[in-house]
Amino acid sequence: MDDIAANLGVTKAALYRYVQNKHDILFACFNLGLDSGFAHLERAEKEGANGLDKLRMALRGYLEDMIGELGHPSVLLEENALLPEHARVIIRRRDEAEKRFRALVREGIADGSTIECDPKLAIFSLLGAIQWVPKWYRDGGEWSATQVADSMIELIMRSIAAPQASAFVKKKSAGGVGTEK
Amino acid sequence: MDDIAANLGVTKAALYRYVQNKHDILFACFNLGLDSGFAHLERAEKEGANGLDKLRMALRGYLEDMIGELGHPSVLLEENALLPEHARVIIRRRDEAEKRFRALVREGIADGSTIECDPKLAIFSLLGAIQWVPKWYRDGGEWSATQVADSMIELIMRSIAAPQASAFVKKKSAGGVGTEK
DNA sequence: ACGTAAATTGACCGCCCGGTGACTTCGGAT
DNA sequence: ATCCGAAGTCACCGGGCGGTCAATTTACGT
Repeated sequence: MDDIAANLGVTKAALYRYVQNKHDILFACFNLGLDSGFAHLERAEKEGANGLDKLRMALRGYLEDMIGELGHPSVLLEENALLPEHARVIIRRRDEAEKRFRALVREGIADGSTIECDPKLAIFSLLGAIQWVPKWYRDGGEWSATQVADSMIELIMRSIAAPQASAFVKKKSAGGVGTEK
Repeated sequence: MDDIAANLGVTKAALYRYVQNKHDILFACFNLGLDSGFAHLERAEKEGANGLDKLRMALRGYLEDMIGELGHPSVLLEENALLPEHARVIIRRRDEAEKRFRALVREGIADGSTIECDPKLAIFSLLGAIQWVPKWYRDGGEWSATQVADSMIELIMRSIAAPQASAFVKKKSAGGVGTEK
């Protein structure tokens, strides 16, 4: 709390005029992350061409948010730090999001854009790779945010893209991260 | 500390006869995880058939450990909780491990078993997916440890396996996680 | 059976940190 | 100029938790 207040340039007491307690902040952080996920799901479900494309859109949007402002507090992992009442809400929302992600995988399998695989495992893997990004991505580093997003989405989508579709995954990856660094 | 002691069935005071302080435990946890990584790297570098195969062996071993005893304390993420002096050691070891993982990717690109990609990004993605597993894997759940390891390695290796090689990634995935759950 | 050292415990300390309340400062409306 | 509410600060409290110590129990060699 002291650290948060200091980062905001105020005293802890001042901070407490805007939040009730520590748990509320943590709760808000989780919900912010989930909001991002749902927003991109919403858009992708509408605008995507097929299952794979929808999934790619949703994951890409989420990844960009994770790289950007949202990811820096990569607290998104410590759900056991939440109050039980908050945890219930978060878990429910997260399950709902995962369900919709998995539905996109199933849709992709049905329309032939995705290989046959277990949707649950696939989403766990993809989301895992994405959730890991804030741990290593540094803002002024060698890669720009879009470079990372482009290259990473291309790479991880390859794990579930149907063989023929994978050739058309992206318009030949211009401007992405190269082969060697 | 009280919780750890309680889980061991002793008092906190007893626990302190075996560890100096809290930081030592955390430090040991990180080193245990790294030990696993290095052990499997060692083996894979010797026994693997080509770059891709070596990487698969190393990642599979590491993943199995993460699923097993080692992963449950998925504290492996909070490196900022370490003492600065400990953090330096851990970071150095982790960088060394990642360097060797990346070398396998480069070797795979050179021998044609792996697609052209950025080794750093690829390893980040693969390791991210693996490190995420302890968050969702439950021991008595619907999947066995080997099922998850088999299916997941097959899935994530597909993201960097060269097209022709990917057909021979596994002996037709018998006993893995199915398409639907 | 007895002595000794290791293992363990219950009680306790002190500080860190989440949280609060009385007082001050700032800004805008009249 | 004055009033008033919002915003912020300073000093402080209380509990939790990391860590310690004297005293007791256990394990074991002789």
